[in-house]
Amino acid sequence: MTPLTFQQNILAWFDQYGRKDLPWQQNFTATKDEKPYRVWLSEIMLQQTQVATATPYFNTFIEKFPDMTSLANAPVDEVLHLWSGLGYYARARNLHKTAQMIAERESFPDTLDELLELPGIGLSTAGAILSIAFNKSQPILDGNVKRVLTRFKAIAGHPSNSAVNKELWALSRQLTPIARVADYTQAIMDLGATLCTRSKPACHICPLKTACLARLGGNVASFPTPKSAKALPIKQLVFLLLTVRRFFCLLPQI
DNA sequence: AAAGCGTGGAT
DNA sequence: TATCCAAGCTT
Repeated sequence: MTPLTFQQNILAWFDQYGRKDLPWQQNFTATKDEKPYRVWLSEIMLQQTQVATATPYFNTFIEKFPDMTSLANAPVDEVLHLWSGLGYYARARNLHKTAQMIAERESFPDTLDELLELPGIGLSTAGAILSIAFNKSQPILDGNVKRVLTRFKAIAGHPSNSAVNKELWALSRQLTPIARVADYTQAIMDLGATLCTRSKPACHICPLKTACLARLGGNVASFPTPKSAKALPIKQLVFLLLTVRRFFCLLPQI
């Protein structure tokens, strides 16, 4: 299956079944930088966090801080308070710091280098912002994409392994289209979140089923390769064995 | 390179 | 109940 076919299959599936009504995908006007603001805010909240968990927090933040300026001008304590319960609190501090940095600018940064300088934005989040908010062709590699790609190409080894990670990035880059990249990025995440799930994936209705190597090999459940059980630390102990010799029994009784 | 960071959901 | 893991980034 060529990259083009891969993209066409995923996009056709997205048009019919993709998620288009998530809170950060709607209810905003075309006001300048309102879209990247929402995409950025949602992407930060969604790091290692499920959609259902992040959603109420996103709605609260949008209500309290409808734009970058209001977030930048808020006391960091208020941001932290509204973040409480979401976890990974460094994200909230970085969010606030980044808001202040971007508020100083003319517009929301739209290049990879600029985005990577901002605290809390790594390669994948930068790719998500560029593709979803600006429709610029840039790959992502989040948990969903890792799951889809390790299965599609039957890539063994835990994704945290640097060689595996590098291979996955190369593959993601190779498969990311030039056109309709915003839809594509959302599509491959939707695929991973709704069909190509960790357990009980719905392979029978997957748009990639005819070429998915894991499925063709009947191996879907073994991808991504589970993290090998951490070797238990080996402790060496010296035992002092005390034995009661018969000889003690011969001592005079007191 | 590997570990730390938070909480809630799924098995 | 215990374990693994989730729209990762930072040090």
